[in-house]
Amino acid sequence: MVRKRVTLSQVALEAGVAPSTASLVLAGRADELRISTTAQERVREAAQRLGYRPNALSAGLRTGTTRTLGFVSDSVASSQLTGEMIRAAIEAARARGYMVFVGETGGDAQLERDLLDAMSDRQVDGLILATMLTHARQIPAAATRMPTVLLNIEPIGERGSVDLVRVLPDEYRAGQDAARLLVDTGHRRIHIIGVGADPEHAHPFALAAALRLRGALSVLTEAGIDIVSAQPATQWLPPEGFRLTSAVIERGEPCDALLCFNDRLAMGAYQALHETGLRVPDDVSVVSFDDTTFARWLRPGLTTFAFPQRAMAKRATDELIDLIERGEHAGDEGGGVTGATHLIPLPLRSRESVADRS
Amino acid sequence: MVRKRVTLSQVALEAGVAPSTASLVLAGRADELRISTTAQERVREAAQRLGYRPNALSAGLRTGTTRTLGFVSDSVASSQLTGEMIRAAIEAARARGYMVFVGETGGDAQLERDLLDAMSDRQVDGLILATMLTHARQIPAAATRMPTVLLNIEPIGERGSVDLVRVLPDEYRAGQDAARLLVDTGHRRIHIIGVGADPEHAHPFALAAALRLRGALSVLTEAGIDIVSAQPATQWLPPEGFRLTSAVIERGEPCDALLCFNDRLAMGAYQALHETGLRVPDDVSVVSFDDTTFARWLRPGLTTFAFPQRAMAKRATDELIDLIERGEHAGDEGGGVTGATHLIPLPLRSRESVADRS
DNA sequence: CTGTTAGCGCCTTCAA
DNA sequence: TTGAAGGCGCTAACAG
Repeated sequence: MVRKRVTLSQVALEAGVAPSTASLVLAGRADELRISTTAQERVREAAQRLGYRPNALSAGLRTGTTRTLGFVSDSVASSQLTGEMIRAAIEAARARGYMVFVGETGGDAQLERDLLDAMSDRQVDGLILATMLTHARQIPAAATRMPTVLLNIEPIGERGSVDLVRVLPDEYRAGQDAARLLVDTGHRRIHIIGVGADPEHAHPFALAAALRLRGALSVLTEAGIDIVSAQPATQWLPPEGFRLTSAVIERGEPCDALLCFNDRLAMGAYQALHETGLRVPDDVSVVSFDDTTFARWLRPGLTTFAFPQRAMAKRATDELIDLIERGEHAGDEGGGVTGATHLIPLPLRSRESVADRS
Repeated sequence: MVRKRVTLSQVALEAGVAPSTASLVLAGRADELRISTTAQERVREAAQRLGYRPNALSAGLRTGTTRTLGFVSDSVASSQLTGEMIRAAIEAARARGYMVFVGETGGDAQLERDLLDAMSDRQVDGLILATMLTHARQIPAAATRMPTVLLNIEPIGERGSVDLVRVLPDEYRAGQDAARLLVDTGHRRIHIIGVGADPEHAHPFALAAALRLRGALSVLTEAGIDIVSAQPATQWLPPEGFRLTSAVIERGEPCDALLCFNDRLAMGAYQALHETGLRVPDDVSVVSFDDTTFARWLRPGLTTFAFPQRAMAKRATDELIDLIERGEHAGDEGGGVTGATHLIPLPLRSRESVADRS
């Protein structure tokens, strides 16, 4: 019942030419090698008629290239962000004729090795290694043996991994932008929700948080504004946002704006403000980061800097394919672009949670 | 620099045996064919030492089987649901030694064909076809040419696709359960948010909504309870939930419970209730469907029936692999289990939005 | 018990 | 301008 796949030699037979000729025609190298137009047409017509599709396995075996990418990420939680990344990567790959194997490690190093092995066994042309929470990590050895780009990962350790291409969100800049937004709209009593005032201890999402914080502080300092308070949180979730914001309100310190370190904290902040009878943005403005799905659904709509998942994933994919098609990779001596870091901006989604007090 | 992959014959050479012998040993068929223990050890040892990994392309070419699945879905929106499905499918596949190619069509039929071709070119062993919103659709021809299971899709049209294995959420049952929950806790003035009272016109998420509605009505009728009102929505998003709930309140009809058809509508309902000074659940109970991420973060926590994405995807994957390994597929005459429909229950996530009024 | 042989389907010299 | 031959790495018959 399974109509067996049509092979190239069947097409050649049908067209009355040699398999190699058919191969050339179908690979589009006919002109280059001056194959008669009639032969070309016969081949194409036969291929069409038989519904010929090349066997990618076979071609891959022969050429050593499969037009296939591997996408490996950790993180099972926080999946809204990851989902879009995977999707964007797949789209970008597809647009250039690549398919992608997707794997998730859940942070398990052994599983990661297995996954990478399985992909490497299937001869993927390159790898995208991603984490959902920007952070530093060791790069598995497998990654240094083939073209690889790091998505949202800052590599630590040597082993040549330092010169892998990296795609990262521009957190520092986002921190600056957020602070500037508040300053420009006349806010002076700003509280930070999510991290303490010291960038050195900006746990738990180390890199992102620390960079954002530094960015924000640089702008505020320049404007001569002191943070009223900065509330560290161990989990960036609504209950924490609620708790911290309630604390701020209870302490009775002046407060005209909350700089929340992600939308979930902001959601908690909204709830706390709401239950205390404070209005957003009339009494307190709120700015945040991520642009989670629900940000637009909060009332009033949450003004937030979008984590550029799609742009990052697309960029990573394009960089990877460039790398592959240029024929370089991390293992090479790489006189070229190898090791570049690409920072992707976090665009502002301006909604209704920031008042103009200027 | 790229250490070339070690091949089987190198291992055989190193171990001093023939390639085929090495192949048998490494495939675990050594005992079966009584290969001397010493030879076995030498082979294994050599493989280990050289870091041998079989080339899956080559094996696939030879055996016609790749331990690779394709996962193709439409839907770009509503991604929270899809993300988890993909992830669960990948995990389930991985657990049985399969990798998965992921593709998204965004509803574009041409793209879908291309994607399926690309996967078929790469010799996937089977296919999972998914949609994010349960609905009926035509099944592409490619799917009938290899083992395929339908995830969250009700096929229409003939072409043999009717006997594909299907995995669907048990919406009817969920509707019953939701209604029963409200009835058992003493609610009598129930409004439905999201669909009108007539199952025939339960647009827009046709199947799911209609089934849920029928289920709910069956229980309510049996309990002798009439719906106070049923509010159809064209979009199941918070603004609609807000609008419809506000309308219910304004009309001043008695209301002790809201049966929202998804969490986003429920979110809007919460907001409307909140802004009118009504308390959940003291004044109005709310039950919903999906268990979106934010359901637990609403205050009070939203009681909802979880859309069983993970269970569904895992089930679909396991069914598919069973199918593959049993060597059947849709094209066969299939005297067996072919064409089964598997209904996956929607488990209750009981939180704080339902009061006990009994 | 082990080795030889013959492809899987394609691509790429090389010779005609 | 086209055809023949060889081989990518692996597995499955079949000899030995």
